[in-house]
Amino acid sequence: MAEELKDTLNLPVTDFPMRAGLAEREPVRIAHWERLGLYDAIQARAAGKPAFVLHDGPPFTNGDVHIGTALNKLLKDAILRYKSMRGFRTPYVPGWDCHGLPIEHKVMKELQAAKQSLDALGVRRACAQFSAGFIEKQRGQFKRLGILADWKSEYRTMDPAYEAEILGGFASFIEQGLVYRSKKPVYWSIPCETALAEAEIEYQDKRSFSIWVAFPVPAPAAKGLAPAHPLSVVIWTTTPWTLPANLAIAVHPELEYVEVRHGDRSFLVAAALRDAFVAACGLEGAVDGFRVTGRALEGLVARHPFIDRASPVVLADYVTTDAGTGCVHTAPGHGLEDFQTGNKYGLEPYCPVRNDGTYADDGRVPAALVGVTVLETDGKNPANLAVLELLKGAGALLKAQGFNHSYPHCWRSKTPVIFRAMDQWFVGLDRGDLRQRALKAVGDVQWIPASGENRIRGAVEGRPDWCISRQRAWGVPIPAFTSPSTGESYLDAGVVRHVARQVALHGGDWWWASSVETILAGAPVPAGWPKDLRKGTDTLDVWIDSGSSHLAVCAKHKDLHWPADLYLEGSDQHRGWFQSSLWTAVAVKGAAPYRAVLTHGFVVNEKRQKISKSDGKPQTADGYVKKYGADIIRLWVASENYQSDIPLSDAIFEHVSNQYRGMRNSLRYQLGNLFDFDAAKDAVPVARLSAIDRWALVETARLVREVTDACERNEFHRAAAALAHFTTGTLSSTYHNIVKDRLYTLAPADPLRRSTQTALDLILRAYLRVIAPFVPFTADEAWSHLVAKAEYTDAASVHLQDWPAPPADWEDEAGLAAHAACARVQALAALVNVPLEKMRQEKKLGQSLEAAVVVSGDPADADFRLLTGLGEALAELWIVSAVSFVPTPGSPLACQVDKAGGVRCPRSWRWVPTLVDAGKFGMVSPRCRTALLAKYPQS
RNA sequence: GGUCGCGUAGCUCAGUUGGUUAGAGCACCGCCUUGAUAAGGCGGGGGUCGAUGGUUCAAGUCCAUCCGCGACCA
Repeated sequence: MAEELKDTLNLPVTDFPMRAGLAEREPVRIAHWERLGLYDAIQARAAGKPAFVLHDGPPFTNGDVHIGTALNKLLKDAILRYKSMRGFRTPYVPGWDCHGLPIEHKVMKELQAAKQSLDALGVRRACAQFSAGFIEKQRGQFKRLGILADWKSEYRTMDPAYEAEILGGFASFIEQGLVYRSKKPVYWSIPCETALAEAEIEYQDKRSFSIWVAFPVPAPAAKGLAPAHPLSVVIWTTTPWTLPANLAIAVHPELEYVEVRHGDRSFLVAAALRDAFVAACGLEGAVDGFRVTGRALEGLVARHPFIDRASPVVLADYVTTDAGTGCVHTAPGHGLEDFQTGNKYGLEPYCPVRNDGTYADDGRVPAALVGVTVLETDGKNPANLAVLELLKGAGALLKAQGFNHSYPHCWRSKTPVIFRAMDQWFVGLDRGDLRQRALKAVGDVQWIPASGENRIRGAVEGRPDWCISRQRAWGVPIPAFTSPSTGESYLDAGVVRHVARQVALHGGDWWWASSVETILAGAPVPAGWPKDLRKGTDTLDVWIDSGSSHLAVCAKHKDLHWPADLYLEGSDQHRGWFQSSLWTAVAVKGAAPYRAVLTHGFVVNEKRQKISKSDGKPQTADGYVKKYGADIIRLWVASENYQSDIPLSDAIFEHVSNQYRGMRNSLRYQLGNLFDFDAAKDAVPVARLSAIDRWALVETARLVREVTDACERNEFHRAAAALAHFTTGTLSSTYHNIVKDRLYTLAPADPLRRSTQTALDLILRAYLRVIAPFVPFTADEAWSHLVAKAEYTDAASVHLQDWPAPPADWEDEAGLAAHAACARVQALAALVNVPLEKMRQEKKLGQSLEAAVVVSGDPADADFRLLTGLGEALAELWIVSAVSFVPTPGSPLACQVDKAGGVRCPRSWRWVPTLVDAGKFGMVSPRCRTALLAKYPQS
């Protein structure tokens, strides 16, 4: 009997499964999209529309897709899907960064392990293969995340055409006189045997020696100084190994220096640091002697403590009294400031350290040091120890102690880098007003968040000349030549352009494979070049590679335009790609390559620490996809405020999964309750919808506005929060809960039921479109069930829909009035729910339908009038069986909750005064009998 | 050390131009439901809004200092 009555209800019907099974089912939908050509269909739909060009920063092709890289690509994908639905053409050409040290490093290791050794060309081919392998892997992993892109047009920095563009840009640099060759200190990685770019440096804490060293002054009288004892200038340094390259001592011209007498020696230090010096070196009982300003010391000649060489005193403004002695050990071959000071005083950038980090036998380095390495291993630095021995032997070491500081390290080998002068190619950033033009271009760009402008500005202002040569094989060749007889270097824009044309045809390997004669055949060789040329072996800094992408991609691809509308990368790229792209764009095109730049923070773990790519435990996107599915990761990306750190942990994914389940369940409810609804035949005009349905439409309109607003501001976490609130609060616990009774128990075509179905249909169509950019798999699946009652359909995709724009009549006067009334009733529901819950705890009743409510209040009270005005409809909104009203002038609004009287209808479960006979269905409530008669006219 | 950002319930976050007893979701506890059911509903506990001063009739919200965390830079 009961079962029979249950069968007379209009229970939801849908094949849309409650369990998502994302990890297993998403790949099937990807295949479905590929079969449909979804990316092309989206582009075709927007043909003729204005383009929104998001230019993809190329990920490095040396491993699986990291969760941070996934986050970046997913943000891009969500933005593009949104923009596309908003009516923009959204061509998206993804790219790959192929060249560079990390790949060469790995390949060399593999070759070593296989006991193979290859020439440069062989190494290059192995690297190309390595890179290509990871492009395949990463592309698959990106597709698995649901990234839509023009994969067949993807760019690779190792493609011949791309390499030719790099060289074309480089030729333009040369033409403008920006490129020069100089011996200059650069960051040098000893294990990698190459110069490093700033972006390849990371700072780590390191324990070094800090030492005080006396440089004897044989003839102080020459500068009018009259020390009490033999005089020494005292320097302080944390890099003892650079002492063999000491050529001078710098003092500040404005600082005061003082003679410190102790025992039978006199020391010269800055007066401000005198006490610190005495304390550090344990010179108890020291007495001060003469005082002198730094300027007067210029030209005073000190002697190197263990090499027979003068070390003159020079002046420099950067000398401070923060630490040390105010007398700065100066080695022009080992520091940028030292180098600049050396330039001023005609000192050579002397660097006795070879590529492998060992001291050279150049006739000047003491025999005890030749061949000793300056590379620190396990905290032991052989060169430092050897230098300390020499200093002790010379009686020059006043004090040595440990010193903790943050020190630059090579990002690959994790070893401390050294500053080392060597011949390199540079881009002169102050030549041709380049820096000023770059700064001006920065001002023309919209930086999101605005603080990004300061970061790039700081980077551009402070950046020293760009060292662009690398002593590596895996990169774009620098088409320079040297004359073995003179050592002179030759670089010419015309020749570079010629090489670029050949590289476009044959690839970069052509440079390595060809003889100088072949290379120069047909090239416009400048008249002054000698005959005995040898080709250079350096390659270009990879930041030139990726920094040329706007030239090779945006300016070339027919669907795109230059400048790009948006660059979107992690905030570390202010120093990296945003900057390198800016320099190349300003130099070649005279303007910034982007109209706007959006940055995001880094993925951090539960302890708020950065999850780094080069850390031991790789956090691959694939690992999370397999565990949770792409839509969960995408929902996580959308939920987090990416402008600061983005926390990630299993607990957070659990949370996101819960939210997703709620979303999915609401979709299932709506789809299930639309099983017998055909909008064309059954829809009720908005003006005639019931109050609660109008309330829901107003809520939906507000949701759409909120999400749209958040998306326009790129604040997706606000959109996600609004969606979550709407899903659980507006839909599940309120609307769906209230409307269940009418959907299930009324006759199928009852106007009230059709009213709610109309609203559900409208809400679902809007809801699915606003979630589509964030959970494209689920939105597409539900859309298919909605429009085709099938898991897949070739006819339609939510991703080919316009962004929703709720019609004005949803929020007309009547709609807003209904909304206000329902909202107030919801706010007052606690008056019923609290006593009702108390009775429930006392086991006096179970479901709220077992309750009857008596509302009392002052007839003049606005709330009381609102509730009485609703009459019978109030029972539905509060989900109780009956509501009655007792006007009590002067009393506040109150609700008396009692167990409902009468009998329970076995069909609707509502309590009514009496049941009526419904023939073969037995005794039911009058309303149920009406429904049954309508649904089964025969009986 | 410098610059910037952050610090609100166990977790993720809202808190508009300073203004009623600081909110939401999830998690937790209790109850209900078993006709959204590997679902749903109701109720509840839980926060001295990083700390300390200050401005104000009134401060999570403004100012100062400090502490902690992070990023970038040196």
